[in-house]
Formats: sequence, C-alpha cells, structure tokens
Amino acid sequence: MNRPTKQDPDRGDARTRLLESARDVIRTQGFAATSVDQLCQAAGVTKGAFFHHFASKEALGVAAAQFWAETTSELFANASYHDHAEPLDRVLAYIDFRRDLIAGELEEFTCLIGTMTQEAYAKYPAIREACAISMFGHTSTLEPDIQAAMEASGISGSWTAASLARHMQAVLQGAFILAKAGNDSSLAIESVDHLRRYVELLFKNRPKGGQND
Amino acid sequence: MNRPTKQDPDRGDARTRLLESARDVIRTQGFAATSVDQLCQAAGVTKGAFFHHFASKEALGVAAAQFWAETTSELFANASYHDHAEPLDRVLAYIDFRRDLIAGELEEFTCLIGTMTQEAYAKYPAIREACAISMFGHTSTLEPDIQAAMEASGISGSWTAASLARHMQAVLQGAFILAKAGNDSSLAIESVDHLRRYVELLFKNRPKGGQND
DNA sequence: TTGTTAATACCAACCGGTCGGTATGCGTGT
DNA sequence: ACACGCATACCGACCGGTTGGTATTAACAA
Repeated sequence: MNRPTKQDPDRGDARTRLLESARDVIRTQGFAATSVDQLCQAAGVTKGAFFHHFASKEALGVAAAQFWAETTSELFANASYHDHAEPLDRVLAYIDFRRDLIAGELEEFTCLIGTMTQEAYAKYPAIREACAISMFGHTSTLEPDIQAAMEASGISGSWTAASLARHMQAVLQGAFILAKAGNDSSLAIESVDHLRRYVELLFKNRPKGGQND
Repeated sequence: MNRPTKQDPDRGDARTRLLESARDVIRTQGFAATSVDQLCQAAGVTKGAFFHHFASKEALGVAAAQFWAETTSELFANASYHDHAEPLDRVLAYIDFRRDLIAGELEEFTCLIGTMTQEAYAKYPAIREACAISMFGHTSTLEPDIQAAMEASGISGSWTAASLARHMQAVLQGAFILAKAGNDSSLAIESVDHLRRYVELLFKNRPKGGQND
C-alpha cells in the first residue's frame, strides 16, 4: 500500500483501485445503478477515501472515462496492427484486432465509454464530454491510415477518412449492444465481419483515380 | 380521463400514460436513473396507480419494452419503404426511412431498447429478454427483403440475410451512441450513409451467380 | 540527526433525503 | 352490492455526501 510522494502527487493507491473497480462495475451495471458504497466495497476502501479523491460521483465518472482513454490508447498504441507496410492493411488489421478482442465474457470486452454515454449524455454533461473526448480521440488515431489508404487507392468519394473512422466506432458500439441484448458475443463478431467486408469493398472496387461514389 | 371498462380490461388510461412517460423519460435518463416517483409525476398519476398496474419497477421496464415493440412495429409496417417492386430497393428504402427518422432532438429519435439493454443486460434479465425480443423481432422483418435481394442478385456469400439485418440494427444503435457522445445527430446520419453504401456495394459488384466473398 | 510543522491519505460514523414498495381507504361503474 | 381503479399515507433501506479525526509523509530548521 504505497503512498504517493510529492514527486508523484496524485495517483494514490486507493484512487487507482477505485478507478479499476469503477471500470469493471460500471461496465456491467451502468453508472446510475452503481452506488458509491458498492464502488468502495469493490475497491476495498472506505467512503471517506472515495470523496477524498473525487469531489462527487460525477467526478469519478469523468475520471473513469479519462482512465479508460489512457489505458486503451496505450493498448492500441502497442498493438501490432501498425506493423503493415500498406495503409489499407493497417486498417484491416485494426478491424481484425478489434474482432479478436471480442472474446470471453461481455463485461470483459464491451466499452465503458459507450455504456456511460447512454446514461450520462443528458444528465451528466461533464461525463458526456469526457466520453466524447475518449471516443473521438480514439477514432482520430485511425484517420491517418484511412487517409493514406484513400490516397494510395486514388479514392476521393463523398465520404471522409474521419467519417469512416467514426463509422467503424459506431459499428463496434452497436455490435456490443446487440451482443448484450442477445447475450451472445458472436452477434458482435458478426457485425465486425460485415464492417471488414465494407472496408474491403470500399477500397477494392475503386475507379482508378476517379470519383468513387 | 376515461377509465377502462371490463370489455377493455388492460390499457387503462393511467397505464398507457405511464408507458408513454417511461418511453420518454427512460430514453433520456436511462432506466436506473429514473425513479418511480418521477415516472408518476410525468404521467400525472400517483404511486398507488403505478403499483396497481405494474408489480415492480422491473415489470414496468418489461412492459415499456413490449410497448415500444408494439408501437414501432406498427410504424414500420405502415411505412412506405415496402412499396418498391425490387427487393433491393425495399432494403435501401428502409435505410433511407431510418435515416429520415433521425431528425430533431436526440430524445425523439434514439432507441429505448438500446438504452435499456445496456443497463439491464446483467441486472434485470427479464428486461434484457424483452429488449432482445423487440430488437431481433424487428430485424427479422427485414430478412425476407434481404433474402429476396440476395436471390435476385444470385448472391450466396459467407453472410446471411439474418446477419445483415442484425448488422443494420447494430449500425443504427452505434450511430445513436455516437450522436449522444458528440451531441450531434449528424454523426448518426453519417453512419447510416456508410451503411447504405455498404448495402449498395454488396449487391452492385456481385459476381453473376457465383460466390461473393 | 532530530524536532516541528504542514500537508496528504485515509477512516468510521453519521446526515438529511430519496429510494422502491406496501397497506389501506374511497369513489365510481356495473 | 361489490369489484375495480386509483389516491393517500407511510415504511425500512439505501442513497450521495459530510463530518471530525488519525496515521503517514515531506520539508525545513536547529
């Protein structure tokens, strides 16, 4: 149980454990259905510690979204889908990577951001904002590869690299919802497969150097 | 304020108003964040009336999902996208219809089922089940047109009509989440446009009578 | 090295208020 | 007469948040 130092001011042990617990519990139960007491029990800390680190339950939601953004961006930055020479291959490898992540229990692969967004967008604007930053921050990392693939294929259609990146995110989010509704992870994989086919079709049947749409 | 009669046993005035209020309030705030008192106030009834019609808050969630399924299936059954000779045109017209529904405020076009599924899938199995019936009940209505379009185009790929119908639903659900995160309905429209392009590409560049994938 | 001060991390008990749910009474249509 | 639809009043449990306080550490002076 190491304490933070002046060189590392924030980031106490209790704080991290609370954020990890928040990620796991909120992902399964949702934000509103999760009580502060439940979070404290899961993290093994007291309520006093909770409100020492977070001004409110909403503030924890914001911090959890940021924590999610940090940890997942690290995961994607270190992933091997970047190791392809062709930009289109990197995009397709990203989709394969996301597909492979869909394994095991629902609580382990679904997205905290998507779950919180639905509950928070009207009631907790600060959480919605943090979710937006996390979500669109991630999609923006996909844009360079998509853009390069478009240029390599001579595509200049009515859609942009940014919009395709966001659409890929939308498919994943929707896939998670269907998996939850049907309680079957293969429903999510199914949609990711359709997404991969879409990207393949987009870049395969291009008119050389012309308008695509 | 007409009361229900013995000839018209269910569907009392208070019950319907509660279900309509549940649809509107839960869609914006989520299920867990919505209190029974709030529902009663929105419907203009007392708590006694609430628990007269619904055994519990969870039972209201189930009834709200069924109510949603009834009203939306009526909307889709009467829509004009069925009035096309070619099955592929009916599928594309369905997508256009869904696209046109995305207008106005978020609370008016987003999906109650998708919202409730995220919160209920682990904590309220009965609600999850009701959401699954509503969601996949709707996607199954799309299958005949997709199947007919596949046969008309001689497509027999690695995907099925049912899976494409579910993928269309996934895109819509994900599009709603992105719209909520970015607080911008055009983010949803953008994804629906990608979905339309996918369906067009699927059926346009077919090998005549051969394997498509 | 040691004593002092200040800041931080954390705890246990508790607060007013709200939660989902219940018990019961009462007016109305049949 | 009486079943039904709903209102009023109320309950114990739990909610998010606050309180006063303690243990640990860093910073600095002697």
